[in-house]
Amino acid sequence: MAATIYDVAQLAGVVPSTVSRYLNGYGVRGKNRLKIEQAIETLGFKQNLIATGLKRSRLRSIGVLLPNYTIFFMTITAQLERILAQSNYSLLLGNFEDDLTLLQTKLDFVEEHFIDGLILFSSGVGTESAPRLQQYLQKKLPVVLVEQEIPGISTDAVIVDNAHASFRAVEKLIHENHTRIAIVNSPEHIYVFRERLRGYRHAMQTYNLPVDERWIVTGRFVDMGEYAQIQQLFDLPNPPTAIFATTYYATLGTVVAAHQQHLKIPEDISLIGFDHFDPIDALEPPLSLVLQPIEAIAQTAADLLLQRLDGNYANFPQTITLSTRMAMRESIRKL
Amino acid sequence: MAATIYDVAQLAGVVPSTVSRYLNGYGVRGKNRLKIEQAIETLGFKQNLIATGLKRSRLRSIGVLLPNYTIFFMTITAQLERILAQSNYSLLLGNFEDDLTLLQTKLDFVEEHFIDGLILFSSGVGTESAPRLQQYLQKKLPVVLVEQEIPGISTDAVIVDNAHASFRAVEKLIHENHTRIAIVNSPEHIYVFRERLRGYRHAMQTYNLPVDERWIVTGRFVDMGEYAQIQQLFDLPNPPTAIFATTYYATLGTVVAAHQQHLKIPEDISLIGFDHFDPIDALEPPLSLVLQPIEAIAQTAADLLLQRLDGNYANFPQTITLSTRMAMRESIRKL
DNA sequence: TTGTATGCGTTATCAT
DNA sequence: ATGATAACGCATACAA
Repeated sequence: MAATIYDVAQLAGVVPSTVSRYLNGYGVRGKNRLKIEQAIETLGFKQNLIATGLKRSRLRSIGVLLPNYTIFFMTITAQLERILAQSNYSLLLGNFEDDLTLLQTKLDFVEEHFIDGLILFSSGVGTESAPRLQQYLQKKLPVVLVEQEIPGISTDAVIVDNAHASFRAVEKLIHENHTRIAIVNSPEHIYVFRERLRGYRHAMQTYNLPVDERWIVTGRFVDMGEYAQIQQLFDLPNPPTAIFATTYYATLGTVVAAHQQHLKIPEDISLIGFDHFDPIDALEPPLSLVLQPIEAIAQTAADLLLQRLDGNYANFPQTITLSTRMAMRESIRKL
Repeated sequence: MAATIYDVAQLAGVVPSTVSRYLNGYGVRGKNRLKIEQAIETLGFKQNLIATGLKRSRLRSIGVLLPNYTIFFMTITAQLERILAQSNYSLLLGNFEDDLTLLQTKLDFVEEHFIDGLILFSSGVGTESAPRLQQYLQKKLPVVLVEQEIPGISTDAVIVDNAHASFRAVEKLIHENHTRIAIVNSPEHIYVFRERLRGYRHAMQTYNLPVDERWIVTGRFVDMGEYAQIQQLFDLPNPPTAIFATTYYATLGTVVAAHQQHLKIPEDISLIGFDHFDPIDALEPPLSLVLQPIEAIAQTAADLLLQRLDGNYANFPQTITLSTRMAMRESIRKL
C-alpha cells in the first residue's frame, strides 16, 4: 500500500489536514514543515491523484484531440507532452479520424475523464461543434484551438498565417517568371485550405495573372487513386509550368503524379510544397517548401492553456497568429 | 452538476447501493431494474470515473509507452485506441523518446496515474528496465510487450518474426541472382535489428555467399548526415548489387543515398525495404518491401491485455509471433 | 497556524 | 434482493 497523508501526518506528528495544507502551498509553521518534508521523504509519499481528483473533479490532465495521428500533429503532440508534463499534466489523446461525429464522441469521452483543459486541433471542425465546445467554456474548462478558429465560439486559438504563406509561395514562383501556376489544395470546407487558396488567388491577382479554374485541384491525396486529378493538369492544352502544393500529402502526391507522367522536377514542372518531415528528404530533387513553425505552435498553445488554467483570463479570447518561413531548395526552375 | 447515483436512487425510489449493484451487474429485482434504467435515462446519469477509481485504485486506462511518435507506432496506437475504447478503456500515451532513463520516468508516471495495464513498445528496452516491470507484475498490473521480449521478465509479448522476414527478403534477392548483397540496418543492441541481421547472415550462409563485413551498414538514418555511410557502399571496389534496408528510415535513406550518387533503382542498384507508409508511394520506382502486420499486432496486443484484465491468466506468459509478408514491386532487377 | 468534522461519488460489508 | 453504513484519500469550512 502506498503511503497516505495519514501516514505522513502520523510520522510527522501533525494532523492530516496540516499535511494537506502543506501540499497545497498554504502556510505551515517552519518546524512542522520540516517534519512533514522529512516524513514525505522517508515514506516516499506521493499524492493520490484520484483522491484529489474526487475533490476537484479534475484529474490534472489535458485532452488533446487530433483529426488523425499523422506526423504533423504527432510532432506537435510530442512537444505538448514534454511541456505540459513539466507542470504535471498528463495528456489524454483522442483521434477523431477526420470524422466530426467521432469528434463529438471524443469530446464527451475526454470530458467524462475530468480533463482540466482541452487542446483541439480543429482542422475541418466547424460550427456543428460549437455548441458542445460552448458547454466546455461554460464549465470553465479552458479550450485552445489549434489550426483554425471556429465561428460562433470565442476562445483562444493558435493559427498560422496561411493566406500570407500562400501568397509568398506563389509570389516566389512568379518572381521566377512563372505565370501559369496551379494549386494542389485540400477541401475548402476546411478553413486552413480556404485560406491557402485565398492567398494563391490574391497573389495571382496582385500580379495580374489570370487563373484558369482547371488549375485548382482539390483532394486529400492520401490514396494512390487521387493522383489522377493532378495528372490532368499536365494534360491541359497549355499546362501550368509550376505547382503550389498546400499540404504535405499534396506535395508528395504531386511528386508521384509527375513521376508517373515522366515529368522531371524542376526541368518540366516547378514545385513548391508545404511542410517538411523526414521522408521528404528522400525525394529528388530537394524540394522548396513552406515550413510551419511546429515548435512555436506547441509552445504557444501550451502557454496559452497553462495561463488559463492558472485562472489568468487576461485578453480572453486571444488568437495568436504565427508565421511560416520558406526553405528554398531545388524544385523551382527560373523561366 | 452531473447526476449521481443518489439522484438516480431517489428518482427510482430505491437506495443508492441498489443502483450501484445494478451498475455492477448484480441481481436487481425486475421492477427496480426498470425504474433505475428509466431514472438513468432521464437524468443522463454517467458513472463518475474518479469515484469508482478511488475505490478500485484504477482509472480504467491503459498506459501505452512508445519509443517515439513515428508513423509505425502511431498507426498501431490508433488501432489500439479504437479497440480498447470499445471496452471503455482510455489510453495514457507516453513517448520515451528512445531514452531508457526517460522510460523509467514514464513508467512511474503512468503507474501514478492508476492505469489498469501497460502496453510497452519495447524496442531497445533491455534488462535495465526489468526490475521496474517486475514491480508492475507483482502488483497484478498486466504488461504486454510489443516488438521484443525483455530478458529477465516473463510476461506476454507480441513480436514479429524478424529473422525469418529478413531471410526471405535476402533470399528473394538471391533468387534474382544477386550475390553481393548489403544490409542497411539499425543498431544491434536493439533486439529487432539483431534478429534482422541474423536473418540476413543466415540467408547468405545458406546459399554459400560470402559476406563482406563492409556491406553491413548501421545507423538510424533520421538525419541527413548519416546517408554518407550508405554511400560508401557504392564506392567499394566491388560494390554490392543489391541492398536490404531493414527499417522504414533505412529504406528512405538508401533511396536518398542512391539519388545523391546518381544511381538508378533498380538499374544500378536493387533494393528491398521495410515497412510501407504513404510517403513511400511518392518514390520512384515503386519499392519492393517487407510488410509488418500492423493491424494484427494491435489486435493481438489488445486481445492479450484484455484477457489478462479479465483475470484470465491461461498460458501466461505467452509470446505470440506474427509473420510478415512481402510486396514485390519494381525496385529489384534480375541479374 | 492548527485541529475537527464533513463531504466528494462510489463500492463493499454487514444486516435485514 | 435490499437497506444502512463505513471506507477509499484528500481538501476545506469552521472553530479554536
